[in-house]
Amino acid sequence: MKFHRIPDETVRRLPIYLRGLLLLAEQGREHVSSHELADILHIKGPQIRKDLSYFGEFGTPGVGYGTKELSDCLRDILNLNCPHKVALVGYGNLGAAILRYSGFRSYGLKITAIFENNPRKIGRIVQNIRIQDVKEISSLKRKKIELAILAIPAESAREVTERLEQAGILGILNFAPSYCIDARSKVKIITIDIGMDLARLPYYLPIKAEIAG
Amino acid sequence: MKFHRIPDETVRRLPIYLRGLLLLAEQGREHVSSHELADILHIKGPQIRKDLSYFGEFGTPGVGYGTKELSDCLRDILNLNCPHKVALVGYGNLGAAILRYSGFRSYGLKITAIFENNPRKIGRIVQNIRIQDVKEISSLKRKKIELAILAIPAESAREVTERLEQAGILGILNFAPSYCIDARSKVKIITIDIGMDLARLPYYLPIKAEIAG
DNA sequence: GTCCGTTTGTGAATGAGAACTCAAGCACTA
DNA sequence: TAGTGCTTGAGTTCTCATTCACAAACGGAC
Ligand SMILES: NC(=O)c1ccc[n+]([C@@H]2O[C@H](COP(=O)([O-])OP(=O)(O)OC[C@H]3O[C@@H](n4cnc5c(N)ncnc54)[C@H](O)[C@@H]3O)[C@@H](O)[C@H]2O)c1
Ligand SMILES: NC(=O)c1ccc[n+]([C@@H]2O[C@H](COP(=O)([O-])OP(=O)(O)OC[C@H]3O[C@@H](n4cnc5c(N)ncnc54)[C@H](O)[C@@H]3O)[C@@H](O)[C@H]2O)c1
Repeated sequence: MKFHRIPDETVRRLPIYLRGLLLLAEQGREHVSSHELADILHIKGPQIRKDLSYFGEFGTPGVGYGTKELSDCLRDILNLNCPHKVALVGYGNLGAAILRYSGFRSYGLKITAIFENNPRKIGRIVQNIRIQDVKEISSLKRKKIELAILAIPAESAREVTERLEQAGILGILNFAPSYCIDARSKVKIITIDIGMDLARLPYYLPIKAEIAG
Repeated sequence: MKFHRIPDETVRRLPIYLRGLLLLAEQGREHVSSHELADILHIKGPQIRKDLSYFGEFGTPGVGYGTKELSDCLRDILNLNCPHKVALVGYGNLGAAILRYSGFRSYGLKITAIFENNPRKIGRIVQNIRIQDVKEISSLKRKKIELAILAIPAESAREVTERLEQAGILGILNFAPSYCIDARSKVKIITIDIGMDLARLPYYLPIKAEIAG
């Protein structure tokens, strides 16, 4: 292994590898080859090997990768070895769905604070968490919360992002449209734009007597 | 313009352009330059021009693009000029949130059918739509519905995908983990894997006394 | 201990996409 | 009608990512 910049696409795949390995380990599998992982995850074998090779040599030739071993290493790499508290901003349709979703738990990620705008929601207790006023967002610094999920309308996204930044948040999973977000922010922002993904689906419908061509 | 394969990344950006243009048109803007669009959407100017040039010549030098004009063209390209009915499969946390979301409407996309597994939910009427048994999924063919949103647990995803395929569905927006989906399906499947996106966020936290290096 | 089938790790080749550049085109002015 | 200031469209270059291909490494059989 040599010194390398890690490609973004590689980082994007790491959690997928981790999930696959956890699944296999649960099933009692001790080892797995890159080829078999490839079949399960729909990612090509050489791709998997190269991605992993950026971080070290985890496999043994002729055998494959130890499921338990490699998943531990991936947890280290992804910084998921210690639990992380996550703040949820916006308890609307989407925010409530995400709060009830338990799938993050297995990666040590847990929502422990919720912020709202709406006076009718502030003070309510959901899943043992008291919904706070968004004005109290600076309390995150004290609580050492570094991650946030943003599920508020487009209009407020930019302003709240800035406040989160000032409150010491370092990573944001954002559901507001991408143009709402300050591009030159130091915080790592991952945007999921569900509307845009749905909107490009009709493009692939084969009807198309297309303009192009 | 010459004959070209359209890059996937270009298609991914088209709806973003469309949204930006609709926003500008709403504000009364008649023209916009690629440079200005770039500022708004955080996508570089030359990128925008090249993407658009795959489909034709929409701008006029010295002036820019007509907001109304170009947004109409993009609608054509994306096949959003005629309304599309969408089926929602799985009315749980996420499914309910998506149903209540109105943002798709402006692209002519409307959820008009809902399917469930759970007998306690089947028959209920939400947003004027009667929740049907998932076994009735083949009725989609008759109703000429071609798009579906999949918001069911991982375990059932593969089976239901196959049934959707048989029911004539041509495009799926999938929220179940990617490994659940049959890779060699003819249907266009766009997967949004929220858990994986959140799981890679901690990687970017600057704490990292990293293994690599 | 040696041979054999398997699987890794990685440099080199290929491919895809983004960014750069600039000639050509249009509006506006005089 | 000629000049000026922008802006587009697209060929070229550059960067990043995926795929290929193979030597080296290991376990197990004998
Ligand atoms: N629900 C979906 O399926 C869906 C789909 C695509 C995109 N989105 C995006 O996700 C975001 C949230 O969507 P939603 O459907 O949950 O909206 P929503 O209106 O149901 O919920 C938004 C919540 O945020 C709160 N809020 C508003 N301003 C706030 C502020 N400044 N600080 C704190 N809280 C504030 C509101 O009180 C409300 O409870 C939006 O940006 C939307 O575009 C949602
Ligand atoms: N809610 C979230 O925030 C979230 C986040 C990340 C990923 N996801 C993914 O989205 C999917 C749905 O999540 P959710 O939180 O809404 O789950 P959920 O359990 O709340 O809802 C699932 C719904 O699907 C129904 N269902 C189950 N099997 C079915 C079948 N065969 N046919 C039709 N309906 C069926 C159930 O009755 C239930 O109502 C899951 O794959 C989950 O991993 C959800």
